[in-house]
Amino acid sequence: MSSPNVLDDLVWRGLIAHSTDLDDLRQAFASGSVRYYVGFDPTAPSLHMGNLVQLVTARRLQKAGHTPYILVGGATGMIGDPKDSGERTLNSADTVAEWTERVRSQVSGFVSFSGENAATVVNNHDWTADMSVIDFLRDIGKHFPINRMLARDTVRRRLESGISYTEFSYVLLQSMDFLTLNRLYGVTLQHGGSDQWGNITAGAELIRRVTGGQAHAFATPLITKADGTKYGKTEGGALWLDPEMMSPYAFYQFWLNVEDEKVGELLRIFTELSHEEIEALDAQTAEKPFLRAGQKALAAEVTTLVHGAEETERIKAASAALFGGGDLHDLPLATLDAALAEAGGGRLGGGVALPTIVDLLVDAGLANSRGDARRTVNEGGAYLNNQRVTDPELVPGVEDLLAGSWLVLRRGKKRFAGIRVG
RNA sequence: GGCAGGUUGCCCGAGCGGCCAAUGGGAGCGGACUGUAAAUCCGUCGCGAAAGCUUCGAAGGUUCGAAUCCUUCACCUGCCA
Repeated sequence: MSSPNVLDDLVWRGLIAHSTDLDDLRQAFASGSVRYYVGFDPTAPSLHMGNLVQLVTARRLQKAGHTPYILVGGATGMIGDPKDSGERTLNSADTVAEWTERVRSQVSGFVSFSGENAATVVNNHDWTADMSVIDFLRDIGKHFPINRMLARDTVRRRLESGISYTEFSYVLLQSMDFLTLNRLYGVTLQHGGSDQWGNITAGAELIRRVTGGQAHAFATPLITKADGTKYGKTEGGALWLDPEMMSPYAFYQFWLNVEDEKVGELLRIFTELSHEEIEALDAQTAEKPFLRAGQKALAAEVTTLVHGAEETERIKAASAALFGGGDLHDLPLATLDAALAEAGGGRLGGGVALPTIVDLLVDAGLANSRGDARRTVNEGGAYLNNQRVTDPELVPGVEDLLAGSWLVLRRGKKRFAGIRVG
C-alpha cells in the first residue's frame, strides 16, 4: 500500500530543497505507512500560495499511502515566527482563534479523512496552552543551547535590527510540536517550506535528544518568479486560497498568466499530472509557446484542486467568452451572466440614463478614481464591449447593452468587469 | 539619564521660506511589440472637467506666504553613561 517511489517523484518535481538522510527516509517509506506532519500558522484569515505547496505535498504523501497529521498553529500563531522584515505585531487571542478555525477548514479540503491512512488535524494549542513555564524551561528549554540558537540564520539576520524573546523562542514551540506528535502518534517526518528548515531540523534534533529516536525531515524550495522576486505582491497582496479574499476567477487568471520559464516548474510542484503529461506540456511550451498549453493545464489543474471542478469549468467558459476575440454581441445571456459574474463588476438600476464611460469604469472597480478612469481612456486603455473607447464623455446607449442587459468593460489587455443594467 | 540626528506620497529617497502636489529610482497602471508570457521602449502615476481642494509624524505658532523657521508632543536611530 505504501509506495517507495513517492520520494523519487518529489525529487523529480523539485520539491526537495533540503532534507535529512534521503536513503533513510526512502527505507522508512518502503517499510510502511509513515506518519508525517506539516504545520500551518494562522497569520492571516486564509492560506496562500506558499501554503499550497505544503498542502499538495501532504496530499501526494497520503496518496502514496502515508498518514498525514495536519497541524494548525493555535499556539504558534500567538507567538509569531521570526521573519527577516522585522518583529511581528501580536494578534489578539480572538483573532488567532478565528483564523485557526478558518485554516483548519481550509486544510481539510486537501487530504482524505477516510481509509487506513486517514488524516488527522491537530492544534498545538491543545498541548501548549496549559503547560507551565517551569515544565517548558526544564523539559524543552534545557535542550536548546543558546549559542546554537544564536547561530541560526533567521536569528542572526535579526540581531542587528532586534528580535524579541518571544520570537526568539518560537523554534522551541515548533520543536515541541514535532516531539509531541512523535510521542503521541509516532510521527517521524515533518515537511515544510525552506524558510522553516531551521525550525524543522530543531524539532528532529529535539526528538533525538529526548527519545533517542530518529526523525526525518525535508523542506520544499521557495517559489519565486523568473526574475527571482516573490510571487503575488499584486493588488490584494498574496495569492489567497479563500474565494472571498481572491475570486476563483482571479486565481485562475494568475496561473494562466505565469511566465513561460516557470510553467514547467509550477506544473511539477502544484499539479498531479503525470511525468509524461508534464513533459509533453514542456515540449509544447518550447515549440509552440503561443498556444500556452502549459499555462492552461496549470490553471485548470490548480483551480480545480482549490476551488473544485465545477467552478473551474465556469471560469474556463467565462475566460473563453471574454478573451475569445469573438463578437460579444453574439453571446447568449446565460453565457454573459456566468462570465461576468466570475469577472466581477457592478450593477445599475434600469430606466435611468446611463453614466459616462469614466463613471462606469469607476463603478465596475476598474479605476480608483474618475481621474484615473479618465487617464485610462486618454491612454487608450479603456474598452466597451471589446471596442476601444477614446472619448471620456462617451455615454453608452441602449444599443450597446449586450443581450439587453450587460455592458462589458475592460481596462488594458486583461482586466474585465461587467455592468448589469436593470 | 546626557549628546547628536531623523520622521516626505505604495516603498526608497531629494527638497530646507515663495518657481513644490513636491527631483529621482522602484513598484503600480496604460500603450507599442506579442501569445491574457518575458524582455525592451514610450507614456502615466493625490482628488477634481476646471476653478480649486487636501498632503510632507501630531498639535499649535511666526509670516503676505511654510514640507522648509519656532514651540510642545509622539516615535525611531547613532554616540556616551
